[in-house]
Amino acid sequence: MARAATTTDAFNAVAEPRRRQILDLLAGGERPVNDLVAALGLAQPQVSKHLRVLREVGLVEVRDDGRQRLYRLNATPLRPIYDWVRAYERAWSARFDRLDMVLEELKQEERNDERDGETDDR
Amino acid sequence: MARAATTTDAFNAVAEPRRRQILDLLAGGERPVNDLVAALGLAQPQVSKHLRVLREVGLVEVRDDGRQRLYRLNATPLRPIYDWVRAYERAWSARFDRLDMVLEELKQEERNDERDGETDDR
DNA sequence: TTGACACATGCCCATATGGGAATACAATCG
DNA sequence: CGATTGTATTCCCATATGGGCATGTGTCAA
Repeated sequence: MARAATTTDAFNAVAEPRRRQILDLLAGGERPVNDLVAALGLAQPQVSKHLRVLREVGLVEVRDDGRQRLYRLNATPLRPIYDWVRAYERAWSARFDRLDMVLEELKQEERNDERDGETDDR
Repeated sequence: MARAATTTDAFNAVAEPRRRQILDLLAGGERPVNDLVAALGLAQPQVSKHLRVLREVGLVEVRDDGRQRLYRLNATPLRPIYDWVRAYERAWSARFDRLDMVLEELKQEERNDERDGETDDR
């Protein structure tokens, strides 16, 4: 199997920076494609393609207006992402854990130094 | 250009469900690879590969313990994701917007019905 | 009708994925 | 030492990406 399609879910769709930018722009309100093209400095076809992906995961919705197509944001599919990351909020703000980790690392380094001289992973 | 590497940033790394699972498991504490292999029901090499990606974006850290390698979570790189999605929190909880959208859609459908009979996009 | 404008799609290509399978490496055991 | 256990790396492959570019489609104007 290859990598999951970008249209699989919001996680995949939003992994692409340009698509995040598009959503950010749409957060300001409904916009026609050309507006986005101008704002993104991307070629029109690519923008349309990104919009397609976003549409397929439900992150944007379209509305016809004359010869324009007005895209609007629908943030709902972002919820799973939010819910998932939010659970980690404590983890990165927890400096206590950090302390434990530092202590363990020191202990580990000592042990390595006893055996050999410097391992330097990564 | 092809799709951005999974190791580009946390957004890309975390787009893969298995990697999210791994992080979820590590949230419970440090674990050796085989533990994860068992928990995930995946082959060991694939787990190691996923761990590599996570390591490269800084989401996990390793520590040698005898012949095992203990992986631990480092949630910090998740922050950008959190910060980005959080901005949309209001968007999906805002039912007012919904109302506007529904109204506009109705208006639009009427207009379409006048012109032709049913377009049914998507 | 023709033409211009706003978008969407199709095609080509380099790239990297994630899984499977085999193998390399490291540390410990006997 | 050789054997075994715990992980990492390599190779193979089907798949889909995202950008560039050309073209199709729909709408409005003259």
